[in-house]
Amino acid sequence: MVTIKQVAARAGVSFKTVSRVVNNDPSVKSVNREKVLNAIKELNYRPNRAASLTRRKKTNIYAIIADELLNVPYTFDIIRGAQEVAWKKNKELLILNINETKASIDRAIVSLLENRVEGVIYSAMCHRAVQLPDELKKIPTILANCFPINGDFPCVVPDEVQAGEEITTALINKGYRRIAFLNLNEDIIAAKGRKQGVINAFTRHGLPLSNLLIESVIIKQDDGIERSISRESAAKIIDSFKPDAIICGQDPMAMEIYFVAHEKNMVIGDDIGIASFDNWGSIPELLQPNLTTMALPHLQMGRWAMEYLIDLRVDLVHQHLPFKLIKRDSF
Amino acid sequence: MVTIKQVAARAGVSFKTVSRVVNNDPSVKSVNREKVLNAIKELNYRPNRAASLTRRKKTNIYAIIADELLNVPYTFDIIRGAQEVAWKKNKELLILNINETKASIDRAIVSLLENRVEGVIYSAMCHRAVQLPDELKKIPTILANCFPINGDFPCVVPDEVQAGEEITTALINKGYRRIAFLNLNEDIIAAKGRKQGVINAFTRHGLPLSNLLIESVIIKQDDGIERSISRESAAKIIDSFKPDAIICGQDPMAMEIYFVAHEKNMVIGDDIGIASFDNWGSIPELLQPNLTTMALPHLQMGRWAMEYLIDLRVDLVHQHLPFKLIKRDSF
DNA sequence: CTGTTAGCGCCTTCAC
DNA sequence: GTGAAGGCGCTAACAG
Repeated sequence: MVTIKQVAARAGVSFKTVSRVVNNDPSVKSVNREKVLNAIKELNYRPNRAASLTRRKKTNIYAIIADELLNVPYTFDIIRGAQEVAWKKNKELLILNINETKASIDRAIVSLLENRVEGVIYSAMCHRAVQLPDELKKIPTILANCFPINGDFPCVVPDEVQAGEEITTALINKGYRRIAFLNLNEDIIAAKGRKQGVINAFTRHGLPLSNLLIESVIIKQDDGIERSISRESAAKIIDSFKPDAIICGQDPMAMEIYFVAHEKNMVIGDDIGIASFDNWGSIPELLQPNLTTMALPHLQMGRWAMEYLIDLRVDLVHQHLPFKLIKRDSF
Repeated sequence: MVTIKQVAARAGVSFKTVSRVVNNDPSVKSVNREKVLNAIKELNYRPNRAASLTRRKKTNIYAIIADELLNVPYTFDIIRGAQEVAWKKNKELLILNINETKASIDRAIVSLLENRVEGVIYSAMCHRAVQLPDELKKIPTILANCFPINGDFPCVVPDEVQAGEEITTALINKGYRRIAFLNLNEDIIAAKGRKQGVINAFTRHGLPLSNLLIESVIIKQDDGIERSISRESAAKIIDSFKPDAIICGQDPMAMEIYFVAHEKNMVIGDDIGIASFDNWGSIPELLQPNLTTMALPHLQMGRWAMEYLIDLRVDLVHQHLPFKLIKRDSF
C-alpha cells in the first residue's frame, strides 16, 4: 500500500504538504498542490482511514442500528433518510442490522464503542416502545420510529394521532360521512393513536360519533399468534353498519376489503370509499387510484434523527406527513 | 478514552500483556489474564479499532454494496445472509447502500479503498447485468443477484430456469395439465430463464406444448414506462385458452388473478390453480394456502457470496432453492 | 506557505 | 510468559 511519504517523495515535497492536500487545506501553493495531486494519481494513493482516525479526535462516524424485528418494505427509508443527511454533511454512516436477540444488540454496541462512533440512531421497524442497554447512554443517541420505555432517550416518532386525523379528514372532504375503521391490534401504539385521530376528525367536523365504527380486526389468539379477521369483519360491518367508507390499518387489509366489496358487487370509490395507513406497495396499480393512503414518514424520520445528532437541531420544519418529536436532553 | 496503557498500569502488567489478553493470545498466565480482565472492566476499556487496524495487516473488513435501484422487500435478505456469515467468521461487514448514480458508486468505492476492505459483494435488487468500474478489480469482488456484463467478476445468481422447472413441476404434480404463464417483461433475465424452465418441465413430463401458453403481461409503453396488463390478459386468457392453472411472474400479479377469478366466480385451487414467483409477502394470509410460491434464494445468495469471499469456497452444498454459481477466477 | 517534531493507540519483533 | 523498543500511516502543534 502506498503511503503519504511515498507520495511526498514523488512530488518532491514534505509529507505534511501531502497531508494538507489530501485534507483540502487551502494553505498550499497551487503549484505544489498540482505536483501532489499528480503524484497521488500516478501512485494511485489512497489515504488510510484507520491511520487518520487514530490521530484525529473526531471520527465523523455515525451509526444507525436497524432493528429488523418486523421487516416491512418501506422501513428501509429510515436508513435512506439518515444516509442522505450523513452524506450531505460528510459523515460516515455505519449501518448495523440487528435482530431481537441480546447477543445481536450487544455486538452492535461493541462495534459502536470500538469504532468510536459519535452518534447513534436506533430505529425500529414498527412504532413501539423499546428498552435499550444503558451502555448506549455513553453515546449521543436518538430513537427513530420507537420511543424509550423509561423516557431516557430523545426520539422521533410518527404522530399517529395526526395521521388518523388527516386520513379521516381526507375522506370527509371527499364527501364520505359514515366511516368504519378497521384498526390494527389496539395494543400497539399506532392503533391507539390513529383511533384517537379518527375520532378527533369526526368531532372537529361536527359529525356524530354514531356515524363512526372502530373495530380492531387483528386479534391475538390464545397461542399468542396474531390473526387478521379483516375480511370476515368487513363483510359483516358492511352489511350491518353500512359505512360509505372504510379505513384500513394497513395495505394488505385494504386488499381484503377490495375482495369483500367485489363479492358484494360494490363499486370501489363509488359505493364505498377505501383509505389505508401504511402503504406497503402491495396494492396493485390498477386499484391505487381508488385508495386514499397515508404513508408513514420514514424518510423524514431518518433525516430528522441524523440532523438532530449532527447539528443538535430540534427546531426542524414540520413536514407534510405527521410527526411527533419528543426531545429529552439526555446529553 | 481509556487506553491500553492505563489498563496496564491498573493491572500492574506491561501494556503488551494487556494487548495479548485483548487479542486472546493464549500465552498469558491466567493470574495475569484475570488481573487484566478486571482492570478492563473497572476502567471500562474498549479497544480502539482504528488504532489496531493501522498496525495489523489484515483489516477483516468486508463490504456489501447494495444497489437499491429496485427496492423490493425481500432483497434485504441478501444483506442478511452476508451478515450472518460475516458474523460467524468474525468479520466486520460494511453495508454500503448506493443508488444508480455514478457519484454514489464512486463514493462507495472510495470508502472501500480507504477502509482497506478485503472483499466486496456487489448486490443488485433485481437479477440483471451490471457494468462495474475497473477499480473494483483491485479488491476481491463477487456479484450477487447480478452478473458482470463482460464476465469479469465471479457472481452468484438465482437459477431462473430451474425455478421455472420447479414451480411448473409442482403444479403438474398437483394434477394441473393446462397452464398459462403470465411472464414479466421478457427482456429481463428472470423472465427469459423462467420461460425456458416452464417449457422444460412440460417437455420432461411429456405434456404437449399446446397445453402451455406463455405471455408477457408487463409491456413497455412508448414513453418507456412499464405497465402491467396482467388483469386484462388473464381475463382474456381464462376465457379463450381455458387453463386449469396460472403461473404469475410475481405476487402483485397473482393478486390480480385472484380478482379476475373472483369476477368469473371461479374457486381458487379448485377451478383454477395459482402459482407465483417472487413472494413479496403481498398476498393476504387468507389466500396463501391456495398459492404455490417460489421465493428467490436471496438469503442463500448473501451467505454464499460471503463464504466465497472469506474462504474462497466454491464447493458449497446445493440448497433447496435453485441457484446458479458462475465462477470466474478474477483474483 | 512549508517542514519538523512529536505523538495517536496499538501491534510486531525480539530479547530476556 | 513477558516486556522494551520500534514502527504503522497519519495529524497536531509549532517553528520557520
